[in-house]
Amino acid sequence: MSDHQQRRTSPPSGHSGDALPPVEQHAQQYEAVRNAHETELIEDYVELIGDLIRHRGEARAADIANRMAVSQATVSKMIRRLNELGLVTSKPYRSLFLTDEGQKMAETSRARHDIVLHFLRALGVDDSTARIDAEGMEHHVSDETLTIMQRFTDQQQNN
Amino acid sequence: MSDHQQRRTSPPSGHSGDALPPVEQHAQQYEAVRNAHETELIEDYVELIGDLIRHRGEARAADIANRMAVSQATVSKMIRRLNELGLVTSKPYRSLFLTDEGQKMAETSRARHDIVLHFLRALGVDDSTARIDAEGMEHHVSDETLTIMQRFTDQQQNN
DNA sequence: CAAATAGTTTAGCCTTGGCTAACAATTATC
DNA sequence: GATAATTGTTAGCCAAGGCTAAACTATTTG
Repeated sequence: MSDHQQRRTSPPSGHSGDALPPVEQHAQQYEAVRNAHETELIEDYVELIGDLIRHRGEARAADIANRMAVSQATVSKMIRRLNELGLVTSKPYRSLFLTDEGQKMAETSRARHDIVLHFLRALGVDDSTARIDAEGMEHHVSDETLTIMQRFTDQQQNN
Repeated sequence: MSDHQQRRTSPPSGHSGDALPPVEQHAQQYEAVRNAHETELIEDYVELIGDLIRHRGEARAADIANRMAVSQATVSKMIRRLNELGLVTSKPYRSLFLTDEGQKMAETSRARHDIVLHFLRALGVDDSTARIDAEGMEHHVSDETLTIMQRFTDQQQNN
């Protein structure tokens, strides 16, 4: 047990980032992270495919492999998964297309990515650092926080 | 190849979050995320163990399992890994201790976590959302950004 | 148009981080 | 102090996401 008769020192509610959160809340935090991880890679692929199509007219496995610094075999396997998930359509040895659902995911992802990236730059983070941080952070930022980031960036713009 | 004769539309350097970054930079972003993922879980465990010891006097596998919402078997297996990595010491059926290295990691992690959490709150994010976001974000925030976040939080405090 | 090169897929391997079920040790309770 | 309850470990399963090597398809080029 040992996780029950705590309450000793616990302040009524105003934990200052110091006390441990109640078990349920704590568990929820970790679960949220695990869930994010499940979709993260998928979203990255879909987002990248969307970007390649927008900027290049087409998305080929080799490009994805290069840009992700991953083997072509890995990409090929992943594309099969994306296919099964109904996010892309692909004919063997041909370039890729996003389904409607994939398209939607790509847009959402890109929007989120951009908000985070612009926010970091508005905060004063160096461009290349901002890019790296944004790539990692984007999947862990809630809608609520996203809204606040957007607002912040807008305010910085017209000051 | 198809990733060579691009340059067509690419603006000299001032990509507005719009153009694709050059391949090498893009690859680096994804690599950074993958690297972060490798250490992420380890850090979470170590950080939690540290917190449990600080707040409870001891860290037991059952507590970790509860707080992470994960089976005891998973925790047990993970502890073996942490042992191998020289981060914790443990005798079977006894509670856990951090090695010096583990201690250091726990402190670094917690400091980072706190900076992100306080920053989000200073930004205006609701406490429980901030906790969830912080848990996910902390491993993807560079030192540079961390410094800026810290500064921002401090400024908010005395306004 | 045949051969070389580039791109894609498949097969098979590895590690991580989950899980359940069964068993072992410790601690609590009567 | 024997038994029940809790806690910890082990074994064995699974899926995800990497990899290399080999086979296959498409495209380019001599």
